[in-house]
Amino acid sequence: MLQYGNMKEKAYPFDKIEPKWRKYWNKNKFFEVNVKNFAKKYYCLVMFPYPSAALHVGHGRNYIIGDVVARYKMMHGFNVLTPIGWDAFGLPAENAAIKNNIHPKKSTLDNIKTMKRQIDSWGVCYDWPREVTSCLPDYYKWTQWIFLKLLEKGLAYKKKAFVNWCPSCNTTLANEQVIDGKCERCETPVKQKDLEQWFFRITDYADKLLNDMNGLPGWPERVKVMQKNWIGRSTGVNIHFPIADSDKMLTCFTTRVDTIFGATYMVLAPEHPGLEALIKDAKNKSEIFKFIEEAKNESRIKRSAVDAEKKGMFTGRYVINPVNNRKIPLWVANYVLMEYGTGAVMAVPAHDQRDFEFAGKHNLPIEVVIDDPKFSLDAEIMKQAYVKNGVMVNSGQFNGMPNREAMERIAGFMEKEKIGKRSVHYRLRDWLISRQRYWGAPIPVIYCDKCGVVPLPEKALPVLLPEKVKFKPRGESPLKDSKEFVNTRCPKCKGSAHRETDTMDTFVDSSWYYLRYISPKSKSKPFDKRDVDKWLPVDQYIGGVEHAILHLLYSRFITKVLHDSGFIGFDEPFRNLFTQGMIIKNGAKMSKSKGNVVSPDELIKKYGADTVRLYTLFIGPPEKDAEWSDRGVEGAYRFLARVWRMVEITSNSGLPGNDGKALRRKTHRTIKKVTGDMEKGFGFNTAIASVMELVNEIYAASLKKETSKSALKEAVKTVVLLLSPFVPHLAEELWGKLGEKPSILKQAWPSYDKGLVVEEILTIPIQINGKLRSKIDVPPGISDEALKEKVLADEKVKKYLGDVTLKLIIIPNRLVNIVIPK
RNA sequence: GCCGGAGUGGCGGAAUUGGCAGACGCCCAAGAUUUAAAAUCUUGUGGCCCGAUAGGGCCGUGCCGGUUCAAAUCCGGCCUCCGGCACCA
Repeated sequence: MLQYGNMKEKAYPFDKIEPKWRKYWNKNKFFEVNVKNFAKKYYCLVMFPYPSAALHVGHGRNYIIGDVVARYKMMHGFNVLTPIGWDAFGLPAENAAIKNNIHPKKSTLDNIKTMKRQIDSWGVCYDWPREVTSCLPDYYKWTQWIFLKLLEKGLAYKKKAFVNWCPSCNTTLANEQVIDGKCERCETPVKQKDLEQWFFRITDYADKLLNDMNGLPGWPERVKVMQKNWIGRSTGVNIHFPIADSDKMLTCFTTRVDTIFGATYMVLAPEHPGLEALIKDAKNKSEIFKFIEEAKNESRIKRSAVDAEKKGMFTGRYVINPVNNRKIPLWVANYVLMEYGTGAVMAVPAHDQRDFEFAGKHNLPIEVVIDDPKFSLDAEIMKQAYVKNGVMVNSGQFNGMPNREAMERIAGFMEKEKIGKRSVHYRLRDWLISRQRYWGAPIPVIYCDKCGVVPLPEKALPVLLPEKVKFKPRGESPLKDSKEFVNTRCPKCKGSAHRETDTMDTFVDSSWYYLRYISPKSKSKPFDKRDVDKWLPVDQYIGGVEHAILHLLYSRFITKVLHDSGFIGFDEPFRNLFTQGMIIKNGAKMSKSKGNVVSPDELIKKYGADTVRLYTLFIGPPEKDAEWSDRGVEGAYRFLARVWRMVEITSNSGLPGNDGKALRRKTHRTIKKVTGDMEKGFGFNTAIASVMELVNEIYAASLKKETSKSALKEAVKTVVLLLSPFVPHLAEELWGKLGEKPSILKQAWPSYDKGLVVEEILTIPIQINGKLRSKIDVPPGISDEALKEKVLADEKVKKYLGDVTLKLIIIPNRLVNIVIPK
């Protein structure tokens, strides 16, 4: 076993050098940027943390990656903006505060202190004077301002609706915060509650949010796909069905208008608003009502489960299929959702599996209208719906057409005859932003008996969150208790009024913070348009994939709204996005409850920050999840100690007679490899591996004295420069030891000599029938003829070659394959 | 069910316009050093087999097939795992 931890002496004095350099960077303000200087700007942003508890090494991955990118860009002469802040409002902080009986403001600010210390101890540097804290009035004033801007635009509205309610958190939730029918925070099954709530009209931007992803090549495919799924665009036709014995219509949405001739019944959602009037004269009215009430009261998870029982009932009414005037029965069923489409569905049992099952159970007719080109379908003996493409049958004038073509024709026909209209529907719902909780930004409107809902004027902002409140949640906003807060005057008529007591979803706070960093101190506006337009979009955004939908979709939405209102000149906030993988311990995500949290504090004490950084970067491709290994950390430490000793070992090595070319080649190839890995993006693990190779070579050359002094010096300096974004403290210290002036941050990234990266002698593998049989050394650029001669003269090759005609495949500078015909 | 990603030694992982599979690190073993150990330095390290050694052979990138002089990589058909969506009409 390795005994580093018990040693009296450290393998290298990281405990001395690390605090020294952190102080130095801080004092010299290397990470503080002047936003007016945007000539060669680079905005490097990490998702701002939630100050709920101490950080673990998994969190560190995010900050370390960001720090490496910032330092690397700085060495390329970029003016790098790398800010940080705190997503400080919200449930976890509040819940912890309740549990420990401490005011959330205090616990949040305490947590921030701890996290600041930890971030600093990693050697991760930020532009600290730009720090923002979303729970402080100078920030949330502008969150409230954004709400007012949306309200002005008609993009914030209040409506009574069935909303997601978490009985444990005692608040409503946005659709995006409900995962498998459960609260994303506490996993309590979510209930439906009929409440009047504030929404943001994100659905107005559904198309833009979807289409504009085409302009984001710097985003990971998986994130774009997730957003695409979430938005859930489907195109089809809204078809109007006249109701029999009535002058009214029912409209349904379908994506399969080609199956319209096979519609043999129609089904309404239990919540359908027209339902009550339709059944008021039914004989079994009370029975139908009972069914509807039961269906409505079914829990959402139960009702939306794929294998849930499909229950339905005939309403006694009929509708007319507008393409063939056939009278078809109207049903109500639990599987039709009011939230999607029109809440009415045309049922085509022959070509929809769900309808097929329902028709079978309730004895409804099945009519084939798309035939299988391979063998004719027969409704009598079908075992399942035919959902593939085929040829139109029983469909009047459209018979004989391929169904895909008929789809377009029928849609056109319906629009001409005014019986239907092409239509687009989305899965995306409007964003519910009201929360019945204490720890959030108050919604800046008041209710006046005379004037109704009145938005507060900008000069009345911020609406301060009162501090002396019993903040324990109980189903209504705790702010209702504060008479001082609630009772106010109407800004319009000056009459008595009361304030909105709900607070905003935390995701509103985090949907615009990247703009505030540009003008964090501005008292007169949320941000300076000129500066923001220079610095955004963010050049590189880095964060966890868990925000693929929530935060990233909301931020894009808010950016688009601000753009359309003329407040900013760009409509996508993040040009490049990198989502790092999770760090796993013992096969599971690190969490307090599982007891597998690896704290950076002890590790940094034992091995130093540079070791923790290096291991975090070397653990694997940063976009993938990775298992934390204590052995791996020791390996990283051993390597850094080896680099430390390298400077001593090489200082008096090298032979005057040696030209050092071999080492110089390796040095320059390493510069090329590391630069390539960094430029292609986030290839830290392979970049570090290639520096390790160079270090191994330096040791070998130095110990055998098979190189020159100058080549060694160049190699050693290169190692220090290439490692400096990864292990900045060690790099600064060694840079000084090599007789150079600090800071290494001000050094240019090394460039390589093209002449030195090409090989002097190439080792060419020789295959015979695709199997490796020999290798020969040749000069690069050797002619095919000369190469062939050399290959055929090779002893090993000769063994395999009989007296046969053969063919040589020559891939210049790479490989030779000899083909012997069988 | 639909969509996206992945599957390579004992382990983390390298290698992609098809061209030496296993870089680098971990683990493990041996040697040097040491009174001894740790640390350090050096060497070895995919599996099976032939060989005293030098050396050589066969197999091998989830599975089955195909294309090709040549496949981890391309094509067809599967399997497994991870993630997203899903009674969405």
